[in-house]
Amino acid sequence: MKKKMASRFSVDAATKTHSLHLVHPCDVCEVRPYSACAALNPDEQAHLVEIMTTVEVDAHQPIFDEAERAQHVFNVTEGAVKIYKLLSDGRRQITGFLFPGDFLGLTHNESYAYSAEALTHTKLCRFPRQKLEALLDEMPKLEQRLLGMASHELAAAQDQMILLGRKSAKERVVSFLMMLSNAAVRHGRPDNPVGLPMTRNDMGDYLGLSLETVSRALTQLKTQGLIQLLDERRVRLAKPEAMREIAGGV
Amino acid sequence: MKKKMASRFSVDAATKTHSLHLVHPCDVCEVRPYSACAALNPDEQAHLVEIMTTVEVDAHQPIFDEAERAQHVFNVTEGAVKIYKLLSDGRRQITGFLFPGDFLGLTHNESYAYSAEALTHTKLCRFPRQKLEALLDEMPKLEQRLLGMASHELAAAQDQMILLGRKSAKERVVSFLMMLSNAAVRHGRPDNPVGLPMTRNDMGDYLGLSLETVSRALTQLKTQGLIQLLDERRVRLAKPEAMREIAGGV
DNA sequence: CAGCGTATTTGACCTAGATCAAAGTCAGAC
DNA sequence: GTCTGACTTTGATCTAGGTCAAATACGCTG
Repeated sequence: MKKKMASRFSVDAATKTHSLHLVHPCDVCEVRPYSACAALNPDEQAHLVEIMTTVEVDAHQPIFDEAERAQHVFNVTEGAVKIYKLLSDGRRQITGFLFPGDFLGLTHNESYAYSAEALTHTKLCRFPRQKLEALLDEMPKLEQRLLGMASHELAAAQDQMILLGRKSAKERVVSFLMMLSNAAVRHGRPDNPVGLPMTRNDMGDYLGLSLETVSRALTQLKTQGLIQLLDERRVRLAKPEAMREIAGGV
Repeated sequence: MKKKMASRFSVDAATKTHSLHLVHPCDVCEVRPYSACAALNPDEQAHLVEIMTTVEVDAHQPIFDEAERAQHVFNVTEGAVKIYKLLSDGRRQITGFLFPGDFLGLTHNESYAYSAEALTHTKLCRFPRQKLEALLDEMPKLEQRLLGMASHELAAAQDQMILLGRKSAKERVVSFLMMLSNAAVRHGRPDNPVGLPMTRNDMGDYLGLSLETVSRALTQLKTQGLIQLLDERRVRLAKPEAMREIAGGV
């Protein structure tokens, strides 16, 4: 019985046959220092590789759906991902944008806590959840690292709550640009100009705004000389200090 | 050098002298099955008790401040707590209401991620952070439990994001009442009628609304016969099914 | 390079909820 | 019991941002 997933992912078979020289993808993984894998010694890493598959997803393709049984955990290695929740009438809240080094799919329930979709062509490491959980028992360091990441995400979630609950449209857009830039630094990517791999609509669904309001805020920032829109998908932060001020103290 | 904290907390000295019969407070702790402590065997629990102090805080008194060095982790055993973040101009977002069994103060930074204040007279178990972290290394079960709790909180944070980003005022208030009721069930407290230990202003700061809008939504729900306000601090959910519908699918 | 579908910008208008203001209510202090 | 201050409700107005609509702009595909 083949899974439907086969149609969604292109699986890199080579990964599974890291034969002869014991060269495996982690050795050349560019995001390892930024991901949970950094906590592992070579031996532990080898255990992880044994249960891992690398998969690729085209832009705008789903990675998993909220309703689905949560059978895998993923680690982004290339590309960008959005995770989101839907209300029954279609209203959408994007709860995060993920970049190389970020984990997704961790849950303590039967199903995922959100849906995930690739923004650009994306590569991920995929781990069967059950096997990973079994490994976790033997690797307290990995578990500690995951707790650390969860704690960091929790703090980020609270920043997002104050943004959604109490910030003006302009403050939200500025905070968003600063956040993208900070995330880029943290992941060792260029942070200025900063890339915008998502649409205005996605930004709106992340910031609790309409796409028109996002667009208006961006042109206003451009007019004020705080940013330059190099092209539709690339913003230069001209006055980061002034922007940090506007972002509003958080 | 005495800490300033001494003025804030009333510390129950008896806790530290659980002498003769090795009776310690956990044995009679009513919230243990609902807290992280449930993961522990008696021996592990004893280790935890050794580093623990019980403290009491009066209603409307601070427990810790966001800017403070995070030296303790707390577990609520009685009462109710609000945690919140402030923008520099005073706008406030309450990011959570905590009840017996809930942890607060976990962070991976120098300082706390939020401020915490008692809503009612509150009792807490207090653990020195460093000592707790040392114990964590020896108690993988506790660490797993904390990861599970963090993962649960993360899911709750995402529900809060969709509430703040995409729900109407009425949907927010209904969602809030349902959430309080669900939390009461989870913690083994009466869930209908449900207690409201916080003010309308607090509710507004949690839901991203003004206190007036919260009040209007409540009277509208009352008029529609969905709820009854027994007194200012106690709501009966008259039609939970209809309310679950309004809450909007999440 | 022409045509097309999608994303973005900009404009005009509208509405949910904020803000301002004024009565009630209630609980604790004396 | 009644005074007082904090909380809540209700009303009247205002506005930030949503919605609807139209005009560009931008890749792609053939």
